[in-house]
Amino acid sequence: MKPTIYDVASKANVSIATVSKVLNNSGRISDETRKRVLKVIEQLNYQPSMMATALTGKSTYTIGLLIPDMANPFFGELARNIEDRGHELGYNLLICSTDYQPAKEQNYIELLKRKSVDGIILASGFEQTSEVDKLVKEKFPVTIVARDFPSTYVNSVSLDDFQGGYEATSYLIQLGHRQIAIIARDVWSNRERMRGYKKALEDHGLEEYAMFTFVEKSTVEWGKKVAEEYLRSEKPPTAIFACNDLLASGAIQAARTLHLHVPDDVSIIGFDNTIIATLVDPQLTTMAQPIRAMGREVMDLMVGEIKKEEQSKRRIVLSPTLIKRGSTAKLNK
Amino acid sequence: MKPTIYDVASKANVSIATVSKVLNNSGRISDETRKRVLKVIEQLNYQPSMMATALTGKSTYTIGLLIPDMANPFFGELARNIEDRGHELGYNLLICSTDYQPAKEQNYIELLKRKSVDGIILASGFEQTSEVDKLVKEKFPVTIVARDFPSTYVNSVSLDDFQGGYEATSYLIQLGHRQIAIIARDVWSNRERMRGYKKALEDHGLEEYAMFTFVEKSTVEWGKKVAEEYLRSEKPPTAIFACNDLLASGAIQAARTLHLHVPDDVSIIGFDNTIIATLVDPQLTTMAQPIRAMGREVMDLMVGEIKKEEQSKRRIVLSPTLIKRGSTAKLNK
DNA sequence: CGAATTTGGTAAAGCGCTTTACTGAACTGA
DNA sequence: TCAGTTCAGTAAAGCGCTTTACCAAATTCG
Repeated sequence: MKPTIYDVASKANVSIATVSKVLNNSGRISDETRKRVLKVIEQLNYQPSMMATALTGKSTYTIGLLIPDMANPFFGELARNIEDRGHELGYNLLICSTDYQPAKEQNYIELLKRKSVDGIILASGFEQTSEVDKLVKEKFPVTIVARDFPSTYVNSVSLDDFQGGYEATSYLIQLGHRQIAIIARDVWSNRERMRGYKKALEDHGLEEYAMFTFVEKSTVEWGKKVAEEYLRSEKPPTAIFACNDLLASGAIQAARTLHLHVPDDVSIIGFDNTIIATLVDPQLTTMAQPIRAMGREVMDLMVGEIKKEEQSKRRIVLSPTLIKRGSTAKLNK
Repeated sequence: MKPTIYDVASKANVSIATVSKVLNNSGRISDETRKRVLKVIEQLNYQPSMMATALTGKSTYTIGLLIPDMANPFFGELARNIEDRGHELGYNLLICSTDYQPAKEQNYIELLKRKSVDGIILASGFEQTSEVDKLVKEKFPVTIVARDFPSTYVNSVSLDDFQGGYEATSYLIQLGHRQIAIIARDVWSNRERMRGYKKALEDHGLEEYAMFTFVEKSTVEWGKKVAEEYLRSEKPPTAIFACNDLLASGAIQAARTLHLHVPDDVSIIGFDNTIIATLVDPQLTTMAQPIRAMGREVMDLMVGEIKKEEQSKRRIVLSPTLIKRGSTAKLNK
């Protein structure tokens, strides 16, 4: 079977305490003994069990990541960047997809705690703050990403979604558009983007587009469905702001179905700047999220909290960047 | 702090053994005591620590997943499906991205073992079988997915890549193409697909396309780069078989750059049928992998092996399906 | 040269749980 | 009525590690 610390100890003719000290570079050990123990460890290919170590109060070096859906390119990329930074710092990820279901979120949090993760990164929907508050109250390390929690005293790194919505919309306005529709899902980030959208319209003395329905899921299909409704209506929009690239792709498909040209007949702007944005034709003008930076920052905050290096909480808010590509153009009437 | 089994025991006036029995539904407990204990558990919101449980020889209900890159849509989707089935069966995933680097693969395997995962699912490259053989030898539960290991006695679920390559190529031939190029990466699955490609050509008395270079990574950029080289050559291919959808998307972009129309000037066929295939324009004709089935099957095999329900190993080989979309057409000369 | 200190190492408790063996009380039945 | 069963529950060992005392031998110093 797998060798234990006892095997090492007896083969090296020392006590397990000594082996433990060699392992952790603690206490006093003569150079000679240290080498002997190290050699035996090598020979047996001994690897201390993290379970046992964790049971004595040490870290598991495992962090839980709650994410809506890792098959969604945005979250896949985000998870990947979080993982990479974690790897650099010696941590692994236990990833759980929640599908935005509060029940799943709740269950997973309990589960992750039972599995003694060192901390939890929340990239999920979390419409209520109660679960998060609970974690914070019991001093369990939590960090939030891609979702701001203004109300709670917790580490977070998020995007300025409001600004993103504002800029995206402003850009469309600047291109001459007056009838600007929005496609969004009823989740926090999208609502913020929508708030930005409304503010931009208001600031320019424009009216919100008459039609609006939330999509139920952030998928191409839903984007297509809703965009089609908009475009088939009596007064179709000349521009559509889709709250993510998937929805924007759907909007492009809708336009194509209706034999409308993008961007000449209708401009479409997306959000996220995932790989998708460069794949579709025309390529998507989109508000880019700094996914890599977000991943790294959130992991850094998490580890800082775990190691208690940083007592005070921080809220890091990153800015989106407008990436101009082919899906938007000046209004030609 | 977190309540332990001792807290429950003392509050319920029983021994920890009794609590343990209530928890595991083992041994004899009177209904009265059981209820009392259960009530205390509820009150304290007690959750047994999986670390401690695992230390006594029980499962951790955690499975390691080694995958090249979860930001790659194919692997993202695969991971998601594996996770879903795992969730149904009570398992979580510790996911590690290896970037096809053998060193990372090796390290992660050691790490996962130290973390006492119940088993490891390998979706990674693994050009050498040695690490896998080692796991098998020490009876550590391993299952391989999306990668066949004909030589080793191990559970696996894979795609018939050879057949996929053969069918994709045959389809192009059937459409009248004679100059068929291939874009592939030097990894096992791609080599198999290439073998199918060659066999199909041979069976139809056709010659392999004169040019060929492996891409270094399976990215849009590489697909574009290589496709451009092919299409710019003196005798450009009339059809390109790209070994995955990302590469195929790159090929479409290359064609567009050269003002060639897809599919009229050049037909392009992909592989995987990820979300990407429906996003690009024209939509990709592609060999679909049954990603969902693969995810479920591999998790089932894994759990079967962990629970020792199934002694004998199985190799499950699934068939790809040709999905005809807009990126391929009859050769018009 | 003897007391104080340093050095190198060990014994044992404890982390939170499972499980085996055991016990005393209540219940059988001839 | 009393030995034999069943029942309900407990004590204690053990899983693989860390850590706190603690100790004997070697070294230092006044």
